[in-house]
This record gives sequence, C-alpha cells and structure tokens, in this order.
Amino acid sequence: MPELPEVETVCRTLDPLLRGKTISAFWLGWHRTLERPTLDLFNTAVVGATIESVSRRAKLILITLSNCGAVTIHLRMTGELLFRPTSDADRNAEREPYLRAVFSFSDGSELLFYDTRKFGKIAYRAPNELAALDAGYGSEPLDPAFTSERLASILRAHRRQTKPLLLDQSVIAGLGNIYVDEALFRSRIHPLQLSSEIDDAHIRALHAAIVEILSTALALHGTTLRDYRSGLGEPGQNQSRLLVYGLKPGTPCPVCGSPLERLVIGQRGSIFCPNCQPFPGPNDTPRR
DNA sequence: CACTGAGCCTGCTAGC
DNA sequence: TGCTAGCAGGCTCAGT
Repeated sequence: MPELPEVETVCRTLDPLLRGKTISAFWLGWHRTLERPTLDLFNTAVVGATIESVSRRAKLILITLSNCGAVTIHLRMTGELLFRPTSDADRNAEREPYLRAVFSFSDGSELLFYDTRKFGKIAYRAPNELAALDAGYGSEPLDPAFTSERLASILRAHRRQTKPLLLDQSVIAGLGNIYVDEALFRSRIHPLQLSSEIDDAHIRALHAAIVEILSTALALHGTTLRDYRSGLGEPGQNQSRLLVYGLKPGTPCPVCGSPLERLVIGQRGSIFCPNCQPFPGPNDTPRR
C-alpha cells in the first residue's frame, strides 16, 4: 500500500512527464473513483487545463493546473498511476478490467489510473479549497522542521495510543501501517504505549527511526509488496529492508528471537515483539 | 477528546 | 484438488 515514499516516488516520476501537458479528455470507468465534484463540473474544470506540476502532501498526489486549482489523487490501497507516451490500443490487456480513469493529453499521451479494489479517489479542488486541504494534514516527517523536539511536542500534546496517533494524517502526514510498525519496532516502543508517557530517549529513537526508514525507502523508490508501482510501472526495492512487517505471529523476532505477537489496533493488524517492545505496566520502573 | 465499529472493495489464502 | 470464509487496510462517518 502506498505510503509517503511510494507516493513521493510516483510524483517525482510523473512531474517531469506531465509538466506542460494539456488535458484533452477525461474518462471515468467507475463512478465512485471520482470523489468530487460531479463529473460534469470535473470535466469543466479540468479539460483544456494545462499541468503546472505534480507534487505530494501526506499521501495525496496534487496535480496543479494552470487555473491554480488542482486534481488530487489518493491511491489508497491498490491505486496505480501509469504514464503512457502514446495511446496504445492494447495498453495493458490483462489489467484493463481494473482501469478506473484515464486523463488524455493533447499530444496523444495519457495518464492511466488502475485500482483493483476501487478505494482510490480522484477529485478536483478549486484554488480557494487548497489551503483548507493542506491545513487538514499534520507535519511532514521528511521536512527539516520535523525534529525530535517537534515529535516530542506532538506526542505530548495528545494522550493516545502511539500507533493510532502516528497513523493519524492530521497529526503526522504520510505514515501508514508498514512504516509505523517498522518504526515502533526499531525504537522499541509498544504500539499501545500512551503517547504522552514516552520518555525522551525513546522519542529520540522513534524520530530517528521514522526519518531513517522513510529516507531509505524513498531512496529505494518505495516498498513493493504486491501492487505498488512507480509512475512508469517500476516496482520499489525497499521490501528487503523490512524487519517485522508481514511476518506472522509466532515468528522469531529478528533481534531477540522471542515469538512476535499480533494485535488489531484501530482495525489494523500490528506486528511487534513483546520482549523488545514491552508494554509498560503501572509499576514498571523507567528503562535506561 | 479518545476510541470503536461499519462501510467501501476484490484478490488472495488458510482451512476444511 | 476444490471450495469458501475471512483477511488485507486507508479513510470517513456515526456513535459511545
């Protein structure tokens, strides 16, 4: 599932390819893929517009148009954007059933949106809607402003279980289930640990883990477990770096050998090592 | 405010 | 081997 590094890779791939292109037509294959506004209003806003840039906010792809509005695309679980230099009749025959939308450009190229599970969303945001959209998202973890101190203030501003807090896009933008499990494992924090009660050393470890994991994944063009592909159809290479995500409960911890455990937290499967990531009980003495 | 659960979807897999 | 029930989960919304 695409998280920050995967979405960023898609944007970096597509930006040079789409800049300056004029949208000549939009085709919609599944009505719920278009989130807003109506198809008529979407066409009015988008067809004839020229693309200024492709960028990312949280896990959202922003295609900024010449009218200063933007097409936003959320890949959710299985969405894929694929650029094609020419309109090809048999573009991807076996994938055709999952083609949900197509942007055609005036030079004959096109941008295809595939999405097996139909969770992905395309929308148009008028210029005056973009500030509110941006304000709805929290800190970008790869922004230099995301320091260990910033993370500490975020964690202490809430009294919540740490994993759901890290997944909350309005608090920290771009983290998903894979990278949160990996970051908690590396920083030895139990996913249910109360965010306001994490000590300084663990906060520093968590900050370092988040930045390191995301930077490495980005350098390797993302993690491909099944569906994820860049804007040119290339898989990422980060999957070999995952330590615990995807392992089954009972599997020996890669660090200490204890059996890993699985919990469902906020409707998301969570894998962790009960020995490396102990849940701090009420009488627990502070750990060094 | 924090948390829970339903709903959206369909391919894959575990278990019979 | 073949079938089916349940799992996978990002996000929104309603309810406690």
